[in-house]
Formats: sequence, structure tokens, C-alpha cells
Amino acid sequence: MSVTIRDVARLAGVSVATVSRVLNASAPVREATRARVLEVAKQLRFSPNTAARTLSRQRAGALGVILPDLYGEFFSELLRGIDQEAQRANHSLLVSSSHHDSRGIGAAVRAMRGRVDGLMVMAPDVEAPLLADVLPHGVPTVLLNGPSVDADVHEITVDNFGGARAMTRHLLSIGHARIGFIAGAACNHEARERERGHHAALREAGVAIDPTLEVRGDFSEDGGWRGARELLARVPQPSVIFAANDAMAVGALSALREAGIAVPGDVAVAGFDDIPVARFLNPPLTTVRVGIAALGERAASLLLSALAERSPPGAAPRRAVLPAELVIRDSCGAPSGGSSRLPTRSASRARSTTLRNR
Amino acid sequence: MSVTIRDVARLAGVSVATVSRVLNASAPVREATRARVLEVAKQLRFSPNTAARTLSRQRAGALGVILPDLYGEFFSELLRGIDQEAQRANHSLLVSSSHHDSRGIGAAVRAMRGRVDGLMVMAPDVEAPLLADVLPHGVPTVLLNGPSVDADVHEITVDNFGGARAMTRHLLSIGHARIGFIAGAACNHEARERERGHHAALREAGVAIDPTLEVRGDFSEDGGWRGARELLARVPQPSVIFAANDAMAVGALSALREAGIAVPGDVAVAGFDDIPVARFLNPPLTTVRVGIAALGERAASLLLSALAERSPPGAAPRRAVLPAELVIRDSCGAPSGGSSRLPTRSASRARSTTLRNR
DNA sequence: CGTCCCGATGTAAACGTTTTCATCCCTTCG
DNA sequence: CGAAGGGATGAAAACGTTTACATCGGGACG
Repeated sequence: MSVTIRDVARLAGVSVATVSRVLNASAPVREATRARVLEVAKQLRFSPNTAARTLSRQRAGALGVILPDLYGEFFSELLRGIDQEAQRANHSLLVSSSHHDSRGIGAAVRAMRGRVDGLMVMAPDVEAPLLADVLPHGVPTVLLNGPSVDADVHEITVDNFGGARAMTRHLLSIGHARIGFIAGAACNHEARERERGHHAALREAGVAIDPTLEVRGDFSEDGGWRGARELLARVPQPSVIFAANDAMAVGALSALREAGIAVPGDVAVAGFDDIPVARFLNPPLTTVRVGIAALGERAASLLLSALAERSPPGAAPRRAVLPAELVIRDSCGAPSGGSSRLPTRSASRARSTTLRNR
Repeated sequence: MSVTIRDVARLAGVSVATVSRVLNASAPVREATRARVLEVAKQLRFSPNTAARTLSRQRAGALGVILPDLYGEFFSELLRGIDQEAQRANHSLLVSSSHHDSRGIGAAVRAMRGRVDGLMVMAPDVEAPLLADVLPHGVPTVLLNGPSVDADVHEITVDNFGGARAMTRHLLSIGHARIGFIAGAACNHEARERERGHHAALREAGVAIDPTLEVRGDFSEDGGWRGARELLARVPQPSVIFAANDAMAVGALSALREAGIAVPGDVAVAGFDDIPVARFLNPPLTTVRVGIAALGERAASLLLSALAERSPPGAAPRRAVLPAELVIRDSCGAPSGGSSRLPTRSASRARSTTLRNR
């Protein structure tokens, strides 16, 4: 069927071992032999069968990524970061998405068994114990933005709590008293953290938490659109709508536009994530920068280094928290001083939770 | 190290063959034996090593995807469609991105050898002969939106020419005489097709092609921003800016806003792709719907069916062209009759190139 | 009652690599 | 001049599956 190392060996008049040695530079080979083997290999367009190599080497040179979804810029950015780092380290990437429950994740994990050396799992809406149950034993795993799992699993998250708190503080500081909040799904861990941060800032400022100013979305544009419509019906209207992610902020902006409400003149808007399109919106979106691609990169690099160390089973898993920083643009009505096209204008007030590794 | 089929066999008191038969339901096994094996397998948390299985079965149950990039909503939508279809057919997905030249693609192709049963390659900026050179022999391949390659390769594309022509016709029909065009990179096949469509519509309408009304972008928001700035400097100003993709249209909208120009009042804007965020923009973007996720789905399903047939080497490769249809929203100033939030409002005039399979 | 077939199982040979071990020969040093 | 070492190679054993082939009962049918 397909050309194997045996064919190369035969045509070059050497043993398969020698061919392997030439191709992997794993042992000295006489120059003349080397040249002959390479010549034949090239001519035959030989490329080693990865499955066989994986089996023999007991490592696949590939990483697995399991995501809850693949819709919107967030995931493409994340994947981009992961891919970049993986490629740097000469690793392939297996991607599997649309896994919301632990059953689905379990299936994806099994499908990857033996294909990958390590796993990155993002499962914000699965409860920790359920998740721990389906994660594989013996395969190094990095959990992204999930609830803390009590297993031998590395974890990397964004400071969702701190970011949301910083945003609400900022909104209060520029005079917004009534903040409408569009939360994410109740079962989503990230959404809950952001909600918590928002509440913390309100409490700290002595502002009463008004349940009528909070509606629940689902991190989608449509959810944001619906949430904004609901909030606009309140009397008195909120002076700003803080959406728990940028996609919902996009939906909110759209709803406000349809209702003929000026942003930020009549009602301001803020988001969370700083997806790439945020700065190009109309008006440019004030949001919390997460550094999505960087998060992906860090996750991959964390996994790769865990792999490299061949960490003993007893070694403590690593945790890292990436800072989330405020990005003030036009949509919140803060004096931002000039054109908003500059890439970032991070408020130094953002609680810059530095990376902590333990 | 890890638990193998041998361990299961030993504990269940049967041979490995029986275990394999139970797990794959590939031959009748006595019910009692079956139950015992299943019990042991579950208890041991056994899951078969995919590399070994791949080697033995001579098929991986995985598809490879090679993309030029992973930035923006276009690719995440595409990947979403592919993933969905692959998952439906119980296949894993290998993704490799950031491959702009044939060398990079060749490397990615080699990395996938033996890991995947088939390949989907998107390489709009690689010339056909170079591409044909690095595509693998003997691995079924689907080329997405690329130039037609003279090799044993299936192809699926969007009707870029027809879509762009329909848009320009539409813009002319609603009274836009001076159409500013932000093209894509000259080396990008899709960009060239769209440019060709635009020109064809102009010629058909007897409108002279004015080179000062065409600038070159790169399919990025920033490129669109710069392109729009350039076009705004022309005297007289164009009455509409047609960006060759939505990302550039987003950038153009942003530039217009900064310049204090009303859209569509002073200058209208149109895009191409209908990325998900397009209908939520301010104003909602008139564009050409490509059905990105559907494209991905179709590509995967094309590949899967080619795989299923175990097509003989002589079989003619399949080609499919997906229609691109006009979506009129507010940004172009056409009377669109009401709120633009309805998911689609496709002009029936869109040349609905139906799928043609041969 | 013998033969044939089929259901249930085991044995062992693939699959295509890498890698250990062994072999051979040549150099170098005592 | 002999022994030791090392460079270049080959043979063969892994790696963990699937599967062709063989074996062995037992029931049906002549």
C-alpha cells in the first residue's frame, strides 16, 4: 500500500535499523550510507508512519484540546495561542469541541487515549467532582478556567473575580450608580466568578445589590441582546450595562441601537474578555482584557513542561492565575482622552494579580 | 505503565482476541464471558490504545485540517462545522494552522501522515502547482476555497465570484455610482475571485473601472481600517465601501466612525462572509452569506464519503461549489424594511449557484 | 451413528516503527 | 603484538491492537 521503512531499507541495501538511525540522527552512520538512505527516502517520498512511531516510542508528539464549544472569537483566539505554542514545540494538536457535560468529555478523553501525550480541558460548566471522574489517569492534564479539581491536574485560570471587580469599581468611580448586569449561565464557573467579583465591588462601595438589575444570559450575542432588552424595561433605567462577556456586550450594543439609545450617552456598556473585535465596535468596547491567546499559549507551555519533566506521579500539580486588566474605551463614557484605536489603555488600577506558581 | 488489553484478558481469564471481540462486537461471544470481560474492563478503566489500533486496522479514525490561520470568526466557524460533522461520524480532528507557504503545508502534511485517514486543506494563498507538490499521495484530500489543483484532490469552494458580482450589482441598483473596493491580498485566490466578481458586475453595468477606487487590504480588521482611510481621501468620496471580507468591513466601519462619517447616511458599507457578528454590528452589516459552518460540514462530509467508498485511485475527484447569497442589512442604505435583526434576508436575486457534483 | 456446520474460543501473525543487543572490523595503546 | 575500545551495522524484540486461522464442542441432518 504505502511506502514503509522496509522499502527504503531494501532499496538502499541496508537494514531498517540503519534507516531509522539516519532519519532520526539517533546514532552515527557512515556518510556514504547516510547519503544513500536519504536519497532513496526522498525519491520514494517516504515519511514515517506516525502511529507506528507512537506505539514504539510510547509518545505521540501530540496534545489534545477539549473545548465546550467553538463558537465566536474567544475559542478561536484560545486555539490560536495553543496551536502556536504546540507548533513551536513540534507537537500536533487534536481538537474536540461541543462537550458540555461530563459524559461528552469522557468520550472525548477516551477518543484521545493513545493519540496524545497530554490534555488541555476547558469545561466551565461541569462540576468539579464529575469532571475529576472522567479525566484520565496517567495522562498529564491542564484544566483551563474550570473549577478547582481535586485531582492530579494542573490548572490555569484567568482572574475572573478580580477583573469583574475592577470593572465594577471603575464604573462606580465614574459615577454610574445603577449598573445593570448580564450574568452568564448559572452552571458556568467563570460566569459565577465574574458575578462574584461584581458583587464584591458593589458591597465594598456600600451599594445595595439590586436583583432587578441582574439578568441571566448565556455568553452568546443573542443572550446579551435579550438581557439588554430586559434591563432597559426597568424604571429607572440602569445607566450602564455590564455584560459578563464581550459576545453578550455585542448583543447588548445591538439591542441599544435598535431601541435608539445612544451609547455611551444614554446608557453605557462594558464587556469582559477583550475579544479582538472589541476595539473595532461602535463604539469601541470598554472591557476586561483576558489575553485569550496568551492564556492558550500558557496552557500549552505548562502542559509541555509537565511532559518534559516526566513528572513523578507524586509531584504537586501546578496552578497559575493570569491577571485580567481593565481596558477603557469609549463605550462606558469614561474620559478616555482621544481616539480609542490605540491597542490598549489598561488602567493601572487593575489588580494585577501576578502569575503565581506553586 | 498503562493498562492494556492483555491485563484485561488475564484478569477475565480469556484471550486477548476475546476481549477485542467483546469490545468491538466483531464476533459472537458467550453472554457470560462478555459480561465478565466488560466488568473487568470497566474496573480497570481500560481504554484501547489508539495508536496500536490505528496501526493494526490501517485506519486512524481521524481527519486532518490544515488552515492558513486561526484568527477571527471565519476560521472558528469553519472549524466548528468540520468538527460537528467529524464528531457525527465518530472521527477525531487534527488541526494545524498558520501555514501560508507550501513549505509549511508540506511539514504539516508530513506531521499528519499515519495519524489521519484524510485531509482538509485550506490554502488560498499558495499557487496550485506548488500546492500539488506537497499534497500527499494516497491520502484522500479535500481542498477548501483554493485554486483548482490538477491532482487527485477533491475540491469544495464558495461561489466567491458570483457573490461579489451580486453585491456590486445590488450596490449599483440602489444608486451607488462610486464604489470603493477594499480587495484582499493579491496572492489570495479567494480575494482574486471576489475582485473578479466585482469587476464583472461593473463591466456588465457599463461602469468604468476606476483604479483609484480600489485599495488592497489583507482580510484583517486593521487592513480594512487602513483601506477605508485611503478611500475616504479620494475626491469625490466613494458613496459606499465594499470590503472583500467582513473583518475588513469591521475595520472600515471603525474608521468611518472615527472620521465622524455616518453609515449608511454619508457612506455605506458592505462586506463578504457573513460572519456571526455581522448582524450585530452597528449598523448591521450588509454582506454576502457564505455559510461558513456549512462549508466546513460539507468539506468534512465530502471527505468522509470519499473515505467510505475506498475510492479507487482512478476515480474522478469531486468538486462542489456552494452558493453565496446576498444578505441586505442596514449598512448599505438599501430600503430593508424594518428591524434588521431577523437572521437573514437574502435577496432572491442572488445567483443561487446550486451544488454541482461531478 | 457419522458428517457437517456453526458458535465460541485460543494462537499467532500481522501492522511499521524504535531500540537493545550482538557482531564485526579497525584503530590505538600498553 | 595482543587487548581494549569504539564505530558501523544487522537481527530481532518490543509497542498494543486486530484478525486470519485453527481448534473444539455440540446439535442437526442424512
